[in-house]
Amino acid sequence: MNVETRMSWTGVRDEIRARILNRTYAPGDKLPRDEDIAAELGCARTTVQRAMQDLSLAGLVERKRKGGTHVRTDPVTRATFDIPITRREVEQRGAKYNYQLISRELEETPIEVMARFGIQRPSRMLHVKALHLADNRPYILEDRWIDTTSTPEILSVDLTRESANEWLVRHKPYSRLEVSFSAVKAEGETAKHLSAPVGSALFVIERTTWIGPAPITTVQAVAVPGYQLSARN
Amino acid sequence: MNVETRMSWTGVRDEIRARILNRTYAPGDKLPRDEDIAAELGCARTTVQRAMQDLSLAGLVERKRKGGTHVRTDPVTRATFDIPITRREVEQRGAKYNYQLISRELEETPIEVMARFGIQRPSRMLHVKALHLADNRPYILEDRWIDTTSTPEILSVDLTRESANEWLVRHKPYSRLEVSFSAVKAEGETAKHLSAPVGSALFVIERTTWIGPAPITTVQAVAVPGYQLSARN
DNA sequence: AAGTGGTCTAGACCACCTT
DNA sequence: AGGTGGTCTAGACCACTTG
Repeated sequence: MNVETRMSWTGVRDEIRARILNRTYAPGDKLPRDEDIAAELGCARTTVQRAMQDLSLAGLVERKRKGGTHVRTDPVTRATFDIPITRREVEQRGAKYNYQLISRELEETPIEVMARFGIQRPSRMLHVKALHLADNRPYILEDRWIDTTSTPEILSVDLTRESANEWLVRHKPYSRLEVSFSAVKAEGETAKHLSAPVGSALFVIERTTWIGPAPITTVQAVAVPGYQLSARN
Repeated sequence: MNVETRMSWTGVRDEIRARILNRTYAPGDKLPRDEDIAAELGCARTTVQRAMQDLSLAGLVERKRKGGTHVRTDPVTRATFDIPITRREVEQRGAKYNYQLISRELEETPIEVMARFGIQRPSRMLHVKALHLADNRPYILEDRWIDTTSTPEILSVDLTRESANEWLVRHKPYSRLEVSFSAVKAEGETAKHLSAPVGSALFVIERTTWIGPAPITTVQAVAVPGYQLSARN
């Protein structure tokens, strides 16, 4: 270590991370107390604390009061994904974005949607199907349910012009979010709308939001064959 | 606001987040300077700074020196996933974990694997196929390439007893990671190994790691039909 | 009971960006 | 050139957990 070099908290973090990588601190090992590391690196304990907090969040170390800091034995692989607004995703790929409303109907909540929201009783929901296109080719098909109790304004939105996706993002903040990924087989209507061969494998993003305890919306976004979602660096 | 209440930085974060949700600060709005918020909430600027850093990381606000802090107009949906060690994932579901080595061969790097690693020239790699089982039923099929230059030790590991997955996690730290998700159709060998109907849709996790500039391993983990990956809260 | 991490504070200086 | 966020420091006290 170059003691002359001023260490920012990110610098301290990188130094500790490097030591974990090169086995100076091996998996399971107990690290020195923050104060000792601070003394060694010539910075304040606060700075070490900030660095450690980051490493802990990243799943590299585990910290316990009195117990000290330990290198995790089975480091968790933790990856963060940005789930983009479809329009922006398309435009960022340099393609022309288009949008088509397929259907829009008021319906009573079906059971599987109630399950996603975790509610016991059905209510009136707006059921919207829409297609997002990139360069005039199908890109993502969304099947969305919007709770008209928490979000009555949606009933007066012209969904032929603006996608529910964007309207909600701009006007309806949420307090809780669940996201999951899966794969489904292209069949029937889905295959037709996406112009995908029947039987091809499609990537699905499912997203559900609440405001407080109240459901807002749940959507299944089915992507065209070949779609791939990558973690942010 | 109860001025008497002591605000931790998480408390400040939650208060600001609440104000964004209830439109006290609407999308696009400029927030007061950290110092003013600190004065209002009765805490030090450092505390506000810590809170804001977190909100910024979460994608809720955008901060610029001199420019101030703004509520993001299109808040990014950001979700973090833990990609588990398969054994632990299975065991956490209360199932019995088993593992079978399918094949293990030294081969020259094929082009698509070179592309994943971002390398120009082939080298000798260990190509491993293995099956993870839950309650004796196929669960995840992995197709893995391990660079024998960066990781020669792998050649003396008994992969019939220990999965490459676990050995690598325990013995080989990485400095860079790429993760992506996609969907593939069950066909040929893959369908057979997973006992999945030909044509069903399978969820795929692709993971590639490096140590410095050197490739370590890349793996395609194909899950059984119905597999779903959820974000951590 | 004592050790270690978690957080707060007040002040200082730096770095970046807008004007 | 000036304003605002970014970070550091030293010291203090708190809170959890373990021996």
